[in-house]
Amino acid sequence: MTSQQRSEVTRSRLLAAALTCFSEQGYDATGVAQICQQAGVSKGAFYHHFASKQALFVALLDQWLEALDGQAAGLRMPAATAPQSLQAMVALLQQVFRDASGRLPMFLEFWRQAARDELIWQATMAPFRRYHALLTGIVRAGIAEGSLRPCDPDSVARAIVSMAVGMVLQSALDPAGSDWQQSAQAGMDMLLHGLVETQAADTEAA
Amino acid sequence: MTSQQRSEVTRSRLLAAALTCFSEQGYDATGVAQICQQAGVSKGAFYHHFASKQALFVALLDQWLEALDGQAAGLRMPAATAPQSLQAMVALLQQVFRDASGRLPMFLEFWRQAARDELIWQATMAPFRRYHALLTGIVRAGIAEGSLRPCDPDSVARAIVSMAVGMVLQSALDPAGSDWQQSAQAGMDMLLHGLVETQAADTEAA
DNA sequence: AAAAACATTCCAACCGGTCGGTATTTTATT
DNA sequence: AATAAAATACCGACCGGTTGGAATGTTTTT
Repeated sequence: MTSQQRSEVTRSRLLAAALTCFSEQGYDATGVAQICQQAGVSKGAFYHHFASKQALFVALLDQWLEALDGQAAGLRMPAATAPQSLQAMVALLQQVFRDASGRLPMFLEFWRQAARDELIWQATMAPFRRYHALLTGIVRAGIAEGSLRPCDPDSVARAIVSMAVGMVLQSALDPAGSDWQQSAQAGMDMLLHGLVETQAADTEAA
Repeated sequence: MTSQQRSEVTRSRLLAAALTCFSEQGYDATGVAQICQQAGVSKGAFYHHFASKQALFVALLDQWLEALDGQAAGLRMPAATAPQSLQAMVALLQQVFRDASGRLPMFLEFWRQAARDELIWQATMAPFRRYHALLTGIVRAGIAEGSLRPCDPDSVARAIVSMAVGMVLQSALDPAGSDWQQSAQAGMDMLLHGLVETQAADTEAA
């Protein structure tokens, strides 16, 4: 194994160990020594790869953002109606719920630091903005193509993102409290078809 | 001033100082000494009123929950249709946004600790459950009275709570990013009336 | 040999919490 | 009413333990 490879392995081990520790105990409660122990490397190796504990945290955030980008990139479906696209986006949430299983508390760590660190804030808000923009586009197209009723795409997008974020947060707090994937599906369904009884609502039996 | 009164003043000063410090710097980063300094009292006074830093945190949580209860209590409107009741609940969010102005990061602290402390978890989840139950009841009644289409009240309630939670979180991260109160209103509107274009949707011009 | 990767050791700073002591108010007793 | 006794509120120096990170040494790669 070359030194570069070895170095990368050590680095990933540190990142993985930190992810686990931060998720389980939080950022402050986790010591550098503990991360090193869990990763099976020394403190020297730690500070060889990361300038500080905070730097490791940022690296972890970057890693998450990259993964998010990867997921969002696999969501290219130009020839679909807006409702279909929106339904498809719900499936993306499933990815979040599954991949981040047990590590969802890490989101809270990110968000918490974001409230205090300008740099982390920018990075953390980026996906929010991206998804908001993506949804706005879908909704706008849906209105144009007539599959959605006229409305403010901006507000709709914000509502959808909020619901998703709220579910992620609650699933982080209470993973066993409910089937969040199903709730997401149902929630989107409601957003699409509405709750209020209309005169013609019963004509459509989906 | 009696000694009791003085005591209560000191206690509130400590609570207020802690609220500010925790909101601005987070739980761990805030030292007991700092809280005392900001409150203008000594460390001895602190530990006279609170058994530990954690206990002060819990007291802060209780204070918030009481305020929430107070707001929810002012929401008794038995003779209203379900849609009206749901719309009214949105107004409650406005209270949260306003009262917690600048202190919303505190929510993140609560939620973060909740993921690790059983007691705090119970207390934090309680309002979620209560609002979920409240909403479930409203929706169920709405279906019974025919103002809402048949659906799973449980899922609807979860969707609404999730949207609210997501908005609170986002407003904590980005208070100036949007008019969250308006977004909440719009989101609820969408949940009620749906996004998908229906044949008879244009007959109702609300 | 030079440099990069990793290990070991150590420490100054800090933090939550304790404790002995003081000041003030309330209660009990005469 | 006067006084003693008890309780309450508060103070701030101090302690044991922990931590992030620097300093320095050792091994491995180039």
